[in-house]
Amino acid sequence: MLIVKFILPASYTKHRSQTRERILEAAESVFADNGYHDALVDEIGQRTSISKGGLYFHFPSKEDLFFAVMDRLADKLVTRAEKAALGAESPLEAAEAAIDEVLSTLSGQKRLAKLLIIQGYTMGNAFESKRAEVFDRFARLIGKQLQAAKEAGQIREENTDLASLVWLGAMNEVVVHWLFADGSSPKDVILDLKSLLLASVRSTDAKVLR
Amino acid sequence: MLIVKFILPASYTKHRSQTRERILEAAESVFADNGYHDALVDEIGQRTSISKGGLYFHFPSKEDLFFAVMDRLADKLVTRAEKAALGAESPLEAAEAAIDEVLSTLSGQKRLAKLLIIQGYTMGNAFESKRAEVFDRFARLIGKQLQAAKEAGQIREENTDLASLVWLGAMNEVVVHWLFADGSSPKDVILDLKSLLLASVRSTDAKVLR
DNA sequence: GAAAACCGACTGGCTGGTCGGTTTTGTCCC
DNA sequence: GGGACAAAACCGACCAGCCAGTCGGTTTTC
Repeated sequence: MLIVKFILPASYTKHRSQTRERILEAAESVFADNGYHDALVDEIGQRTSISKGGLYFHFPSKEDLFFAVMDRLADKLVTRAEKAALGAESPLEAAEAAIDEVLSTLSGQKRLAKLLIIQGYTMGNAFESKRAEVFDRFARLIGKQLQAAKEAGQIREENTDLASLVWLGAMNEVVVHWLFADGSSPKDVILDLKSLLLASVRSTDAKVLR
Repeated sequence: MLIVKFILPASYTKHRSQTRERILEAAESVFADNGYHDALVDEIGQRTSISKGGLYFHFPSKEDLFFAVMDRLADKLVTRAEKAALGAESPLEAAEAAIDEVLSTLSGQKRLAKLLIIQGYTMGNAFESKRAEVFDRFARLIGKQLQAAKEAGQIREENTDLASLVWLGAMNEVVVHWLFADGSSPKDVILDLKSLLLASVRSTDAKVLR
């Protein structure tokens, strides 16, 4: 039988979470630069001025640390997208605003984009469910709006789950293209992309609804 | 000054390429199961009954071997898609046939799908340009048809490069979804997906051509 | 003074690639 | 058809570098 200590001074958790935050920040940077596999725990230590032992006091493993970084990033981005969607007047516009927000954010922070989309893969199998989880959050965000748009008669497409998957995949590919090819102006691409995606689901202008 | 020997018995190259093929086959299987990073050269050796030294006689490095596997796979798939496109009556139908072929092939061979799309990432940076290269081959295949469709007035969309990127991204995401989530019947999904993608570019039924 | 937080030298498991040596194959000549 | 020879093909024990995670000890905080 263990008696678990649970009475802690209030300041503990504060310091604790401050340090955690510092570590997460440094880890984000190191993972973004090198990808999961080639990121060294020691380097995260150096950038934080916390020794390896110290890091392992706060996070049980490199993997956990990486996941925490991912979650933190995804939280931020989803929040921004949700906020952007709030200002819209119709579900379809909300969806548009959300992808607009995500794309312009990512186009301006390619290191983070790469971290969020790609850098985890170097980890191997364990990453895949994490990626699925993160992508799912975005897919649901879009899917919810598309569903509403469908109920409001704004769109033709029945299969809103698939549609949100398609939108997400398209966005993903465009971002990846930015990361490795580039050349095109993000602003213009985002505009064209939105028009393509909207066309994929929207009711035809003339009332030829199938 | 070196005198390079170039008179070789014809059978040499034959044996040589047979062995290469055997190695590629085994490597494909091992890489598909484990991803680049976790695949062991020794295991490829075991499945081929060729020692590690033997393997390194045919391929200079694990990385080269992996790339050779990728190229071989991409070749096969691109060829199938091109053949499928040939039978079509219009550019748009050709594009449709191509993605149909790719998707039904991949949906039936998930190990290979995973190898082609994901397993290389565990390698790190070096893989990225390879992925870009392979995806580009498919993008060009689709892009060519979309371009033709545009000239034939079949589609509304101007930016066919972006459109093919979007199509590719959508396909990619759907396949990835099959790999990790699943549940849905590929046949139905492919149908719905094609209708979404066509809608994204096609001229409106009514002649409202902007 | 006790628990939390932190330190950093060390280790254990791993695995691409190497290399000296052996076997197989093809060729030439008698 | 067989002996002699060279190059190709293959073998596999070994090495070298790597690095996440550990742990006994120290410092800081309350």
